[in-house]
Amino acid sequence: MHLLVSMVMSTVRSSTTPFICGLDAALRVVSGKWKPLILFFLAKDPKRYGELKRCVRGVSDKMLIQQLKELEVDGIVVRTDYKEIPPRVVYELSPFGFTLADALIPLCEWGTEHTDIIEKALVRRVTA
Amino acid sequence: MHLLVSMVMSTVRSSTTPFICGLDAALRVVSGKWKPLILFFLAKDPKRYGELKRCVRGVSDKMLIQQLKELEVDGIVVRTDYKEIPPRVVYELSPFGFTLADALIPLCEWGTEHTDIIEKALVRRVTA
DNA sequence: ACAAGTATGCACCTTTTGGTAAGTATGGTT
DNA sequence: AACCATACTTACCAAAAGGTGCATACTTGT
Repeated sequence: MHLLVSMVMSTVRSSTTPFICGLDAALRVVSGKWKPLILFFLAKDPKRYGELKRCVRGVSDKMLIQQLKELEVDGIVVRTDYKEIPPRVVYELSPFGFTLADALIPLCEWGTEHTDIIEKALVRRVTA
Repeated sequence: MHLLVSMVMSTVRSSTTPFICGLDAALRVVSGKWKPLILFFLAKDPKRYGELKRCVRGVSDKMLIQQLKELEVDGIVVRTDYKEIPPRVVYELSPFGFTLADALIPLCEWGTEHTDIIEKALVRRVTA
C-alpha cells in the first residue's frame, strides 16, 4: 500500500482522535533518546535491569528507568519483579511490543542502508 | 526479516559509525513535531509554501520553515524557488524522500491500527 | 505613494527533554 | 554491626525543542 493511502485512512480517523495520522501516534511511542536501543536489545531476549543497562552503553539509571516506565505504560514492555533480595527485575517485550518491532523493521533497514548520508546531513544541519 | 536480524546487521556497521542501529539514524530524520505531517502532505504532491502551511494546521511560519530546512539538508525534500514576485516556492519529496516514505508505511499503519490504545497510554504517562 | 500578496528572518520566552551525582531500601553474608 | 549487591529515587541543572509576534523584501495594481 502506498504511504498516501495508509495516511489518508488515518486522516479519516482523525476526526475522532487527536492524531492526524498514525505516524504521529507511532512516533510518540518510539521517540526518546534511548528507546530505539532498548527495543533493539529487548527484541533479542528478556533481560534483567542491570544486564540491559550494560547493553545500552552510556545510559544513566534515571534515564533507563524512565524510558522503561514509559514503554511499560505504553504496553510495549513487561516488567517482572521477582521480589528477591538483592532485587531481580526482568524486562521483556510484550506481544504488542513485538508487533511494533515488526513495524519498525523497514525503517531500521532504511536507516542502516543510508547511515552515512544521514550522518553527513546531521553535521550539515549544524554547520549550515 | 526479523527485527533482530536487521538490527544486528547495523550493529556490525556501528563499529565505524556513531549509530548503533539504523533505527537511531532514521528516527533522527523523522523526529520533529511537524515532520510526520509534512511528509504526509508532500507524499501526496508538491506544494507551495502557503499551500503546505494551510494543510499542516496549527504550525507557525518559524516552525514550518525550520522543519522544511532540516528535511532539505537531509535530502528528503527539494525546495524550488521560482524567483517571482510575490514569491513562489515549491516543496516536494526527493526520490530519497520517497524511499523514506515507503519505509514508514508499516509504522504508519501500526500507529493507525492502535491509535486508541496509544492515546490512552499517553494520558496514563502523565497521570501515573 | 501605497497597499496587497508571499516566503522568510529574528529576538525573546516557555516547555520539554536529557544529564549528573548523590541517596534509599533490604536481607543475606561476613 | 558493617557490608554487599541490585534496582530504583530524588534534587538540581543544562540543553534542546517549540511557540509568539514583529520585521523584511519586492513588484504589481490602485
